[in-house]
Amino acid sequence: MASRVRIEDVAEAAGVSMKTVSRVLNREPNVREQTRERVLEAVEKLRYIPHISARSLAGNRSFLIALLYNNPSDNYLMGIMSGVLAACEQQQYNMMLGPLEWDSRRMVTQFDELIGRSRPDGVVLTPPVTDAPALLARLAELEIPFASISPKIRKDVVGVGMDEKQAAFDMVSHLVSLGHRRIAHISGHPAHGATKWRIAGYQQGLKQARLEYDPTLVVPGQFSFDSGVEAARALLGLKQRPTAVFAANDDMAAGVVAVALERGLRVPEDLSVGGFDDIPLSSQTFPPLTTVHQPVRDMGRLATLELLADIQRPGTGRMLHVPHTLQLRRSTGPAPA
Amino acid sequence: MASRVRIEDVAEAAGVSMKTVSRVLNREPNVREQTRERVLEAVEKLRYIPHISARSLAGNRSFLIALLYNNPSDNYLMGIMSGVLAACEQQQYNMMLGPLEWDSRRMVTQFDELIGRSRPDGVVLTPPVTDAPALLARLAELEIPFASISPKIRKDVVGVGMDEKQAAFDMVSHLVSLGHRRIAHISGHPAHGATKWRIAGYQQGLKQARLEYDPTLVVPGQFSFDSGVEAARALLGLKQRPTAVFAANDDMAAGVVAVALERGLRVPEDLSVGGFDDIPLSSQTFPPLTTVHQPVRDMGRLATLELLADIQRPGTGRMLHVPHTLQLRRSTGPAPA
DNA sequence: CTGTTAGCGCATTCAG
DNA sequence: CTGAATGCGCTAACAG
Repeated sequence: MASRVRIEDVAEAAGVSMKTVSRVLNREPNVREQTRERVLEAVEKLRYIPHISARSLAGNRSFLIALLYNNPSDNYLMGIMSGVLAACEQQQYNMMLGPLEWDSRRMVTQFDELIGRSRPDGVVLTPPVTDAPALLARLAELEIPFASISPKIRKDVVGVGMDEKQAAFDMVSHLVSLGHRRIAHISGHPAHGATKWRIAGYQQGLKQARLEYDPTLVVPGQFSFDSGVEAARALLGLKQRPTAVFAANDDMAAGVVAVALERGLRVPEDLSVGGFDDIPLSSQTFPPLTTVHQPVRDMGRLATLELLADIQRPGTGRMLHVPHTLQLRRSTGPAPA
Repeated sequence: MASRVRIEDVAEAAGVSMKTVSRVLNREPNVREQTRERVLEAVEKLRYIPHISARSLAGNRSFLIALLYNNPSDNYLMGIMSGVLAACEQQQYNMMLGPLEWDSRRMVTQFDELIGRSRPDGVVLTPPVTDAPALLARLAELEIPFASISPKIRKDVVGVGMDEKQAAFDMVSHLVSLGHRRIAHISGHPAHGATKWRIAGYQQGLKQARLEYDPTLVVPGQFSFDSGVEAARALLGLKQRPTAVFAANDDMAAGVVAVALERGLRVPEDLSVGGFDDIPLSSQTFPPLTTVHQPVRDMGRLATLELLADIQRPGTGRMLHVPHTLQLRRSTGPAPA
């Protein structure tokens, strides 16, 4: 078995008491630098690794962060997860997963079970659960610290977000600069905070270019490939077809491309298509998609770091903002003459 | 705070000793059915939830299963993960993640750290780490129970696998039935156990159809989109072009489609393309891919169930086999005249 | 079939 | 700045 070494052994080896070792390990004050070093040496030599269950039990905390999600995009989630894991590892925390159903009653039930069983010290919320009122209420009730990723409202919340509106604006500006004047938008799932920001950015982009806002060019989607297909059918069936479509995520953009190709339209010669998220698919279809790249892994990592800070010193956690970049690929091109 | 209720409170409420409650909760024998029910009632009424850290500490087990991986496919992983989670939940276990680097020295180091910190009671191995000799050796050395998903060698191993060879054979037979006679294969990453099985199935498929095996039609890939692109370039550059390509996974198949479309070839009219895995991408490109579907979530779930059985009663875990299905979509069609 | 007694390995009082 | 005692909530032996 791994490490039968206990804190007691380390204490003996270093010629100090258990408590002193504990102090050093937990970075508590009141340890002379010299003893501190002796202890660390002993730890090193004996290859001591603290027993996490014992720490939890005695210290009344679990060293566990739960990642809550209800998100159809595997790639997005894996990115976030990878970041959360990295942050946890760095601080000797563990991560656990909390897949939640979307129905708000069941969501809360599942959440309660998760909390009951594993008692995480804090949770990271990913969209769309970030904005689920019932969950947020329960979190407040239980006084569980949390960090939100891309929440709809960012005031007084710890977490990380991106300037969604600006990103959408950038995409539209890009299309405008290519000469497009009939630019459609397929919006996202209405429950996602991002959806309204992306619409706002779209509108602002039009305004900036002095293009008239045409409601028939804005079709609601659900962030799924199928909803993109459906929206594209509507859009491409219009008497006055758009020459460019900005979809609120890549899955829907892929749906648009599929419909276009199926109808014999060339992308981007006949139709330009822009997406959002930069999922792997974007670079693995023909043509590869122009999209907005967000640093997903960093978002997971930073949100977790802020959460951990807030757990360790309440009130310390902040709302961070990360930069986006417009990833130009081949699905967008000059507007047809 | 959630549940300040302790086992002691339950014992008192039920009029029995702590130990009896413990027995009931752990499904140990030697409890009269009647007392058993009294205890369960008390548990229910008090909404008692055992404290996992205390259980771990006292019982010298962590109720933790680690999922080890080094796999580029987010979708595959999320599927497996979802299954592992489901199995864990059902048995009151928790899951943790162990992303590993591929370099065998670092892999083992990372593994050791993971084990040291969280002391899982067992681990689930996903390809390609399933077949990493250094890791397997360490696992044996530490005597940690494990389950393997799709390992290269299945004898005397607990886990779950699929008949990869048969699946590849089925795909080739499908292409043959469409009239194809020049069928190429892009093989997978050489370290994956599946790779050789899929090649074997491909060869057997040709043999069955009395088609000559032509080594120039077999190009090595890496399971990545880019390697698929590269292989496709080679294949489509041949003087005697194949009319069908069977790629060992969907990412590479997507690469083949992209190259074909780029060159103005129609899929499937000019070139049929078959994949493997049935990732979401397969149904989200144009044209949607004909591929082999494997029940990934079930594989994760079953492997974990077998692992848990083996942990609870050593020697009980088995190697299970799950069925595959050929998912026919539009990337395959009759061979051109 | 059931209860009692001791720890599991650590952090947390509170003294020095 | 450091140490000795106490208990976190549960299970494992051993009694009965």
